[in-house]
Amino acid sequence: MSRHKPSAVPPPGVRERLLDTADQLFYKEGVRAVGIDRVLAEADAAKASLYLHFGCKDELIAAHVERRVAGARSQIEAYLHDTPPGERALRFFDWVVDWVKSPDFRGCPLQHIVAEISDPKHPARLAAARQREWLHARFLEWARAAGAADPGATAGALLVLFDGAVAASEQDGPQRARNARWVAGQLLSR
Amino acid sequence: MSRHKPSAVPPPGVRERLLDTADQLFYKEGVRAVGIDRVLAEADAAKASLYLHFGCKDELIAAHVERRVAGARSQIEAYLHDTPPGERALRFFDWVVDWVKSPDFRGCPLQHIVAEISDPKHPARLAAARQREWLHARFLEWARAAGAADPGATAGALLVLFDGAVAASEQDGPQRARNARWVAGQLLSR
DNA sequence: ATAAATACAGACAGGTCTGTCTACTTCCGG
DNA sequence: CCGGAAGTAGACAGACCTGTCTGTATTTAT
Repeated sequence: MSRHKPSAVPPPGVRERLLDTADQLFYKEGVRAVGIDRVLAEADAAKASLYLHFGCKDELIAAHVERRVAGARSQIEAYLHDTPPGERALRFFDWVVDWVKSPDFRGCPLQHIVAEISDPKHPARLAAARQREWLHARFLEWARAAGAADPGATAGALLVLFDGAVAASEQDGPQRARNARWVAGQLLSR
Repeated sequence: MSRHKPSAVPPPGVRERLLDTADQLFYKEGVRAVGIDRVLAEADAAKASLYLHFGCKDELIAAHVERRVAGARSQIEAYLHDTPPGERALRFFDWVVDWVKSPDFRGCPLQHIVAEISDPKHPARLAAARQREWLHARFLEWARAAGAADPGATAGALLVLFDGAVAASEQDGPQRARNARWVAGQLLSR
């Protein structure tokens, strides 16, 4: 299907195109601020395609969250791949420091979803909750590997620091991620 | 003006009633999820009154944020009134621990506004930014009073911990505020 | 009692939203 | 070539949204 640019690589299917576009717009402006007509116009796709691939807007929103979650997981895993387990907790905050400096950084997609969608049963909220569990499991694993005296409390603290780094960076600027990394370093060197 | 309940205390004026209602609904469900007709119906007020007292919805949203900000400031100030300056930083986190346990707790209104309204020039965003500055000034003052070696870094760290406590409590539950308080304690006892 | 201030009920306009649907087009493989 | 798969353009319905406006009702102060 050659649309506008003839290239050696076939353009993504319409589902991918819709999800890419929605993902970017939703993250940039918010899931409620962006209506489906906007997504359609910018993805250059037809309404029937959207409803064929995603049953409704809420499903598109959930797919956006799943996309963000999968992206973060693979980035984190790649970033820490060569880091010894005992050093991963602190090294994670290097990743955060990098992330908040990226040009399209606008805070935490999970925090945004929780703000915009108050119903905890919404599919996007369920996807967000699953990522919380994943993160908690990672922090617990890393706290143990780092030899923390109380891995449970340390994991909780690391989650708080992560959330705070992201939320505060969104509002005050990227230096807040360095503040968080510093605190994590103090905490983990005890 | 006796509307439905004859009482010794006159009912609030319609402006107050509208703002009370909007404040609660906006915090509970989000500023975009709640339309003005919902506010009107629950406040039992007329549309002309809303537009007389608040020029437009955006002004009502900004008034909601100002209300939340003023409420938080007065609570914090009252809570710390009898606390020696050197102990205020940590005592503040006791306030956070209490707040996240309140029945209507749903996270940080500032974080919600930042998520829902991407335009930094929006009056609600400006109100939120002013509160960030106030908070930073308080933390800096308290870090100095606590004798922190680096009050600037400590103030930044405390802001991160505050944001993290609130965001993580919203998503995981109130134990996260206790995690944050513990970290603040470690940090301030150095 | 009367006038002014305050608030009300609700129609209206125009736009936007989400989702449903039909007829048509394009591409690809047999 | 032909049929099926995938995608398109866009009309439509109904609901909801924000803001404008008019006439009416209620309360308060003189």
